[in-house]
Amino acid sequence: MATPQSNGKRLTIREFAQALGVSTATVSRAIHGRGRISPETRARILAQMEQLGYTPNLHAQSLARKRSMAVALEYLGAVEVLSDSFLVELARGVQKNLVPHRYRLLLNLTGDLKYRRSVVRQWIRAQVVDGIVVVANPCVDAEWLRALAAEGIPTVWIAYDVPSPLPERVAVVQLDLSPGWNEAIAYLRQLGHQRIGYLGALRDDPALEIIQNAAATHRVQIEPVWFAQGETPEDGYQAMLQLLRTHPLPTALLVRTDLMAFGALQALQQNGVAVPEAISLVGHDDLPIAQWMNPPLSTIQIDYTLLGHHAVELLMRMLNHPEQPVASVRVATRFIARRSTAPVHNHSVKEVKNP
Amino acid sequence: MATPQSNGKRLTIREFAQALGVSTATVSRAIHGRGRISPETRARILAQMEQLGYTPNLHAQSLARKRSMAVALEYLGAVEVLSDSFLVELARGVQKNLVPHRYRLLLNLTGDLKYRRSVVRQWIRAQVVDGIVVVANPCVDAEWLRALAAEGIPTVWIAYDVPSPLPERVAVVQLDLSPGWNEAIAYLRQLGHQRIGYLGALRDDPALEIIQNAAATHRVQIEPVWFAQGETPEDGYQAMLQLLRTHPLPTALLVRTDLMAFGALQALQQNGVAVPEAISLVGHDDLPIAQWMNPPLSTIQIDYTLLGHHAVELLMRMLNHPEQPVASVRVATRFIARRSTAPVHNHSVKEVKNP
DNA sequence: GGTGGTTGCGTAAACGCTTACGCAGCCTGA
DNA sequence: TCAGGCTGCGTAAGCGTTTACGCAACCACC
Repeated sequence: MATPQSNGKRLTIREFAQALGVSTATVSRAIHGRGRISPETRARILAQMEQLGYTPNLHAQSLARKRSMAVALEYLGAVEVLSDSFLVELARGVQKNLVPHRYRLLLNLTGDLKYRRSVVRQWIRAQVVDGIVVVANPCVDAEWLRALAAEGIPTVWIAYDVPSPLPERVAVVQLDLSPGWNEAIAYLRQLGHQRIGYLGALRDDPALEIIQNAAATHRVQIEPVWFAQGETPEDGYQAMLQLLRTHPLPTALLVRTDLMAFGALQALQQNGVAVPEAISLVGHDDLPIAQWMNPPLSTIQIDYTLLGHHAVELLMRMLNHPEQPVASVRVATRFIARRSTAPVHNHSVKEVKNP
Repeated sequence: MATPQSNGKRLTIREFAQALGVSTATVSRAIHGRGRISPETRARILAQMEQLGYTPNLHAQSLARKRSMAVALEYLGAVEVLSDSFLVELARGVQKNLVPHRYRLLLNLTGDLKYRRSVVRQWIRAQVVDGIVVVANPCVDAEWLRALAAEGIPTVWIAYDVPSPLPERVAVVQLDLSPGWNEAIAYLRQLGHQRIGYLGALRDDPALEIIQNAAATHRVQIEPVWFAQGETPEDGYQAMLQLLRTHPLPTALLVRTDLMAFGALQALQQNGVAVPEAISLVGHDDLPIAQWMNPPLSTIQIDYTLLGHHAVELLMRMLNHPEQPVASVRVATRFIARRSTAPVHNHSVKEVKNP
């Protein structure tokens, strides 16, 4: 475990260069492999770096190169929900893809939306980040997104819908919700469901339209359409209780997020409605919790790693080739069948094999 | 929403000073409120900062002041578990308390333990952080902790047990597990439980001894003592299945973490063992998920904010007063009774009021 | 009205790195 | 043999801050 020279002493490039009898420029060239340097010198310097434990000071580097090698992740949701699996999954997806580019991810987990936004803006202005990834909701947060874009920093939105025209220096990774909901409805249709409900959070969420289109394709009715107050399990729980009281139950229910589905599931079970025997349940996001529900939740999966991959690639392109036009890409969702979905009104189901 | 001068143009201190007809030194003094500067000049400069949108470059600041204003959080657990609520809660607790000190938190969510450790070491060596908070397990990770301490950077361990002597420049926030387990056992005892099981993860976890001491005090038997393979819900699920097969059930079970308890709960329910009617369940950590289980899980609460508060205070003291001896503090856990605990063998419980 | 202290501010030297530029020394080809 | 080009490296001027130091201007006091 002991690394050479893991004592607290930090060398500067000058001291290090002097110790090797070369100039600081040569050391710098060796480190970055840029500029004219003989392979032998380079190898020798790299070896001695390891040996003497020299590591360049990142602030000095950033200052000299006018690059921070850091990217911020800005998130529009509430950050207090179940440790916010969605944000964490996404952060993981982005961070993983930043590693090969030697970039760091900055992430603020605390405070309310307003505070977190001010922090990100601070980071931008203090030039502590070179770019930002925003989990955006263009149809809801239009004005904040415009203000952010005005900061003039390379930006990638991870968004459901993409407004046009896009602001300057903004690229979009569009999360395409259609495939997932489509597959889900097709699957339910195949299980014999004719009347499928929807439990949403935001009323102007583009998801509903997508779902209704999919339903039309498969000649299924979306009924009832119902909205919770928010996206937490509590919201899902309360909404489900209400729904149970006021509407005849559909045979299957699409829930906007896994967290809401988690709450909804409990409301159902506490009221003696068996899942999936009496009603099939489908979530969205495929958060880790989905597979741990009882029964494990059929849901719509988001490929967080792919999302992160595209976000990072777009950002890096903007950083390294500012002259090129910004591009946008789409990432499709897909349906994952687990045990919360079953053939309609099949009361004798015991152990459905996981498809 | 539009902030003055939110165009992408960033000023340097020189440009800004020139625009105001003062020197850069004066601007710097105005910003930091240090040194000799007239209140009027200061006010004028601060107002113009707002106006012209000048923000100091953080890298230049760090370089000049030899302070990064950032702290890293290093975590010894697996980071893939249910979005790692524990880590997120803790990070939140630390970050929240860093804000008043104008410090940032750096956090790596990706990669395995070895990779994450190398990243933290990089940060230290590149002087990108001034100090670190390590969620430590001194009795397990002794050698890595020693290696880390050898980096000679102010360090705070958040740990269950505190070895002595401590390495140089290391302070400890000790999470005292006794009060929580003690209260839990007292509570169960009061409900009539005589035989209480334990489901742990690590065998050399100090928790077990603490529990057994508490049990002795309350004249209760800890039996059976059982270990899962790890700390995930899956591990808890599998362990519970095994336990059901091989042992007579205790009337109450203490589970080392909420996540394991989540899995264990499902194993029980799937096998027709009612919680809390047939067996009472107690978790640990009070993660957000605990209150969303069905029934809501009685558990032992950790005050993450307080933990973070002490960690940050200790760190700031080491940073600002290196000459003072490092201190250590203890933070107690406490038991939270929810609905997964009930009087022993009371089969007719319908709706236990939340105490 | 000179002395000594204070106040408010500017000058310039760091901080640790990158990189444009320049200069030897070498190779190549006429 | 020498021009011209290339190679490998050093010199030094930045990057945008902070801060030690110095210097006027002012005050108060004898």
